[in-house]
Amino acid sequence: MSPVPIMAKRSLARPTPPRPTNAELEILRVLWRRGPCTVRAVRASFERAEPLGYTTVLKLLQIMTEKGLVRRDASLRSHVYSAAVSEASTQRRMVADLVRRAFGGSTLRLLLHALSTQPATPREVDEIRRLLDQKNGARP
Amino acid sequence: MSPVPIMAKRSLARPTPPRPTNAELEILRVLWRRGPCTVRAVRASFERAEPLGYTTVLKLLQIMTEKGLVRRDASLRSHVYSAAVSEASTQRRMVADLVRRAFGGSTLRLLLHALSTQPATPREVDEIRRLLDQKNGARP
DNA sequence: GCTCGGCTACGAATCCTTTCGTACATCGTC
DNA sequence: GACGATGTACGAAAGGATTCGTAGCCGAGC
Repeated sequence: MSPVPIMAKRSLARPTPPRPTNAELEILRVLWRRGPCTVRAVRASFERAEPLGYTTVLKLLQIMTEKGLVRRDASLRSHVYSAAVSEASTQRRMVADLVRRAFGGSTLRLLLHALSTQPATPREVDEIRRLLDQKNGARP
Repeated sequence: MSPVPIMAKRSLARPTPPRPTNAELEILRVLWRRGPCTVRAVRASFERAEPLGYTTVLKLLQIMTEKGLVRRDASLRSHVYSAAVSEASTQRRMVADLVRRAFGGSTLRLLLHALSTQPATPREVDEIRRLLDQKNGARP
């Protein structure tokens, strides 16, 4: 017998929701920015040349509910959806994933890469320095 | 008539290869690390509990050839594959993609996020500081 | 009461990714 | 020259993501 209970791919009781897909992330970004929304409101907040069909957004939200990415309040006729995962934790997961897949697990290499390829204003550089100071004490 | 010529999803002449999928990235990592390889060599370099079947790796490399991610030297009986995209450019694309999808296009926010969530040794912090100095002149 | 508009549920089509099985070619060896 | 080992090519199956069409439910207004 398996020591770990086999869990359905999509279940309501999921310890940690899976990494959101592209479309799911797009929806989460709306919910993070605007708070709880109906399907209609989510759809209206999309910025796409070709907006998605109403039932497409609905279906996505239904799937995301099953995955535990959003929560649904069905007490009203128009169900209200809200994000069940925080933006910060999602970002953390996605960054960790990228680091593992593309940088051999070294966050430092990701940092150096991002620093070297992206233009940064002096203000931004200062902000980074401040964070470094805070993190590791003042420079000698 | 369409002003832009319709291009097949996978073609030999592709201006910029697409973002590699997970399995493709795993293969690219082998090719970046070890240089040109046969199918057999790529397969032997995988670190997986369950190694992939030989024809699985072959198929992936064939698809990647069509996508322009690898190049194939078919002059020998055992074809030799080499990466057609550099590690740095692939990392750049993947970072840009993550920044766009998860951080609203702000690389700074990715940086701050990575810095705040990841432990860094003093040596690493120094390395980052050095890069900042180099980038924006010495701190006042 | 009946209908219309808006809403949900559900099934299905399409496309991509990953994985392999099978068929066929080729090289070296006896 | 036949045979096994090693290769490639190709088709296909399974699973997931994305998109939408259709059917059915329900409340508001005539």
